[in-house]
Amino acid sequence: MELRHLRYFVAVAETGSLTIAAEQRLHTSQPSLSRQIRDLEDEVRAELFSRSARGVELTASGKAFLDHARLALAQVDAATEAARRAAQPAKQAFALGFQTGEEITWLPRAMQILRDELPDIDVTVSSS
Amino acid sequence: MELRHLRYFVAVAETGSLTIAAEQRLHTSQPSLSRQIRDLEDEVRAELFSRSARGVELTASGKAFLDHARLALAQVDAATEAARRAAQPAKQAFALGFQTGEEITWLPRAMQILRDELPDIDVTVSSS
DNA sequence: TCTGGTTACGTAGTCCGTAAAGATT
DNA sequence: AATCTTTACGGACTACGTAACCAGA
Repeated sequence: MELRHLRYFVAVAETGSLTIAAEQRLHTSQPSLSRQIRDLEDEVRAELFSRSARGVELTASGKAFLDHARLALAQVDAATEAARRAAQPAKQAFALGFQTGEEITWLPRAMQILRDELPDIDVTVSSS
Repeated sequence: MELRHLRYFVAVAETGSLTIAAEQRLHTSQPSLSRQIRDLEDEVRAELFSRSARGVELTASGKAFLDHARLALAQVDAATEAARRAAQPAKQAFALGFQTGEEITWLPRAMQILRDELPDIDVTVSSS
């Protein structure tokens, strides 16, 4: 499993369509995306989407995976930001929390805003 | 950036040596590992290690990156576990916390133990 | 001079895009 | 019949391994 799989998965989950996610968000071909999602499901050993002629829909496993996948991607961004900021000694740390099960689409954006507004603070993620 | 970069980085950070990490932990060649670490540093735009004739040592940026990288990898594991467990409805959720700056080498192992002992509980990570 | 990291280069694995097929409404 | 996903296949990118080179103690 690579971060590419997580990025692809989140895009498909948010659009509900392989075609739309591939063309409008990932700028890749739809068959390639289909294969990557299948590979991810094989590795996780769980069906993450249920397919239909109208698109794809998250399964219970997919919903569970989505929350963690978003957190993982946010954590990677946090890693990069923290490393870049470490040159200038950070003054304070700040943790952004959320409740499992809630919609956390806003989380990456919230982290971005906080970092822009408070460049000296080390903003990280916290699940509970 | 891909998860491979994070896995490689953590292995090098923990062994303090490209050679040992490559041969004993990653089972890859040392030059290939050197290149991947360099690529990671290029993408993060920060020096993560200081090289010497005795091995490599984490810089301040590297230390900051390490905590977040471990968290991200743990979160990916949590994603897989949560997806697999979602077939059987989870009963309770449990968050494992830590303090930034402390050593969190134990965290992945602690999560594994808790999951083995409490298979019905959804164990996640929490930084603060 | 020995240990450890870097550079060079050819190979192989795999990700991607195009084309065709399958399935469901 | 139209829409969306899957399968098939050829090309291109890149990660890997081997070999040679470089630097510090």
